[in-house]
Amino acid sequence: MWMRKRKKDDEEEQEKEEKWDWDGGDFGVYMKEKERKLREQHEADLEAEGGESGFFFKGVVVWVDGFTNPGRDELRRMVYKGGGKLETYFHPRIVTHVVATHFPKFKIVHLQKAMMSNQVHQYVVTPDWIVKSLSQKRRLPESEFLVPGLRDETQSVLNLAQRSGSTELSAGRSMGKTSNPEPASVVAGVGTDVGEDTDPDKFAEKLLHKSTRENPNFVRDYFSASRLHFIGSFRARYESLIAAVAMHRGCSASDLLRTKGTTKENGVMRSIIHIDMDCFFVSVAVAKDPSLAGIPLVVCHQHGGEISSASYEAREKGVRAGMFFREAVKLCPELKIVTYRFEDYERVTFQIYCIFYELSPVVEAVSVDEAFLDVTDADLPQDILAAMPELSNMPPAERIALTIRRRIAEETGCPSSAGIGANKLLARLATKRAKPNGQFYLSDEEAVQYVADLPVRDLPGVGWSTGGKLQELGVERCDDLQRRSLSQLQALVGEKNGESLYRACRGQDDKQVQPMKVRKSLGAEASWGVRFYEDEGLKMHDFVRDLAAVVSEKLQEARAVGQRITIKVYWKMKNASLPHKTLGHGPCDIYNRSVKTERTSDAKTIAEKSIELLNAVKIPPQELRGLGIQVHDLVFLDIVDSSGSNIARFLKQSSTSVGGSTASNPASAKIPSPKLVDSSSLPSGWDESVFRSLPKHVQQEVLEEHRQNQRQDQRARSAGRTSTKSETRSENAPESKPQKKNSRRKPTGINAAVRASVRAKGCA
DNA sequence: ATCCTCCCCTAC
DNA sequence: TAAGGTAGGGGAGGAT
Ligand SMILES: Nc1ccn([C@H]2C[C@H](O)[C@@H](COP(=O)(O)OP(=O)(O)OP(=O)(O)O)O2)c(=O)n1
Ligand SMILES: [Mg+2]
Ligand SMILES: [Mg+2]
Repeated sequence: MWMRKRKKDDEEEQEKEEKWDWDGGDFGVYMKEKERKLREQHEADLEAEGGESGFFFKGVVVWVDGFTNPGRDELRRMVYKGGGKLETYFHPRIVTHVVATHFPKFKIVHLQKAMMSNQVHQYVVTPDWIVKSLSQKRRLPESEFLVPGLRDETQSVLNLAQRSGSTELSAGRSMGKTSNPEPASVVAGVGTDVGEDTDPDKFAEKLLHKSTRENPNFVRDYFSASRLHFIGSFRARYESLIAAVAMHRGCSASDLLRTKGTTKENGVMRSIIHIDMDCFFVSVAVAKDPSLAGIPLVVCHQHGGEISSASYEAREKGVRAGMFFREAVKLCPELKIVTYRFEDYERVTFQIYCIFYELSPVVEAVSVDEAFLDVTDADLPQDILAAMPELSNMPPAERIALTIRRRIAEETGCPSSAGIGANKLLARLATKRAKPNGQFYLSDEEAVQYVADLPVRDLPGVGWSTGGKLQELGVERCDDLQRRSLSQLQALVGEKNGESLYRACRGQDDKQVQPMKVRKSLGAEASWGVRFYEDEGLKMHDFVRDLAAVVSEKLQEARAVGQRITIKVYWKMKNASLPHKTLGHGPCDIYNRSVKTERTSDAKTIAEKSIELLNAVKIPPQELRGLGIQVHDLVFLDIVDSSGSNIARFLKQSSTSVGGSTASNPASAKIPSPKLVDSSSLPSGWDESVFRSLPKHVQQEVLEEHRQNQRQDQRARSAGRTSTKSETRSENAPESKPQKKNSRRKPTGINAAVRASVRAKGCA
């Protein structure tokens, strides 16, 4: 059976549900608490270091943005040595120096502006400033270490700031860019010899230099050109984005995350806005080159391939994201292509989030072009209202949405749409109706009837598979769904999903708008361009090492270590037909293998474990079509004592003491949770509620550690789980079945024409 | 019952 | 620049 993960249906708004809650703790408080603990810890560390080697960093407070080399921990040590400090979260009144190696261009341009108008008071330097200063034991001039983009443009900005009040930026240059259309990156829609059943491997040959077979820098090159990597990494970048927004607004990162969304409880009607950019990637291109406006246009790679985003003119012809260009051009012969501009998308994302945070007290990031805002208790500020008398008769949520959309259009040149409703579901459904370039309020009274008329596939969470199952039951629209009993739905899709469906088709949803979530896992994978020869086992291992290095960087950036490593192996199926996509993975069996490890974020360790797992799969190199490495059971290091995180020690002291925080145990959150372990079985002196709030695997670990400590009853040992032996089933099981992707039979009878049809949308 | 592990599904 | 990533919710089914 052909393996496809992408569906051709029109793309839907997503709904990300947050099950997990800390019972009252909010992220803002969490961050504040972490900051406080960190400061205490720094002081302790400083003492422990036994004397610094100077005071040349006196008054210096560093914040590290993203991944750096040397790493954050190393930089922290160095800064301490010089008598300075390092903060974990950006705060404009505390931080004096931002340290970064990769600083996106948009931030640089933005910073220049902000610095000139005296709004930013931080130096933005490379790690070298710290390294070299320390080695010379004196504070070297920052101006020589400004991050590359700033170096040329605004030398020693901070010194200039006084005389520059309103000085225009040096003529043209980077700023001029925004007004100049780019040199045509547009390609005529006449793909070379598309449409023919050309042997994909003919093309593949030409492309081999980009594959693992011939490109030693494959992993990085691939990721930097992959749109799915770009949108998939959004969450990982979000903390850094928040810091940039905070810098822009002159507040701290935790200020932005402090307020949690309202709940349904008090009976007050909630007001939720869902806002999403119209054909985001396309719009960014059109904003840059207005001559592209109004034509059928898609974003994808130069030679076709998969479409990332389609203009609304293209959609009228049935063109959709996820289609191959060669299919799309059959529907729309005059279709034009623009190529990717990831830096620009990143800049626009930054701009729209600045606006969200300015006009809404609660923001939940959904993606690179989309967010939920809880504006139940909000309205526009007086000055805006005064300047816009035409808004005075509009309900607050609607005028907030309108103002945000206008601001987005002004500042980015891109259209957006917004939906407003009493819950996230209705807001999201309203957005769909509002597009393009409109907004729509879906009132509670209309909600049930409105939802009843929708195809079930429009409900967030109902995708290709669930939609097919429902159709087999004869369920097409939500009113069909409304007639099914709860238990019937649960029998079909399971208990929780059944209940969600049952409620969703009635327009009900009580999930909160959540400012921030704690990551539970992280990883990297590539399943394109993976090709090795039979005798290239060693090269294959290099590939694993490259992926492991990426994963390691992500761990460091997240300030976490992991305790479980999982690999995912794409193994070309026997007699697999050629991949549909050039150099794609084609039909594959997928094998997952995982091991527990000591806590680690180290690239070598991750590579070694992954290679062991891969070897256990015994795949001939020439049949490998993709590989992923994931890390689970994360422990966050923010608050861990630097010696190496002994959680038992943390538990032993009161709840205010030091410990690691894990995904389900934000440090210092005290969570009464259902009894898991009889308190009498806990070692005396342990804080029971803290213990219970730990995830299972940490509880186990802690108990194990305690037992060992008792046995040897000697000094504390380095933490980490000890030999609980090869725990994974997959390791023990001689043969575990490969996962078959989409082994489910494709739902029959879905009418392609229906799927492709575009519903006419009204705009507000 | 509840937990644990390995998937499947979904969204962007 | 032909680049099918990333992460979470949660179900199935065996272990405890
Ligand atoms: N299959 C997909 C879906 C999305 N994207 C990228 C390109 C989109 O521009 C961006 C945002 O996704 P949306 O679902 O919001 O789609 P658009 O913004 O393009 O269109 P719409 O107006 O429907 O929101 O993510 C992608 O690369 N591939
Ligand atoms: Mg969009
Ligand atoms: Mg979107």
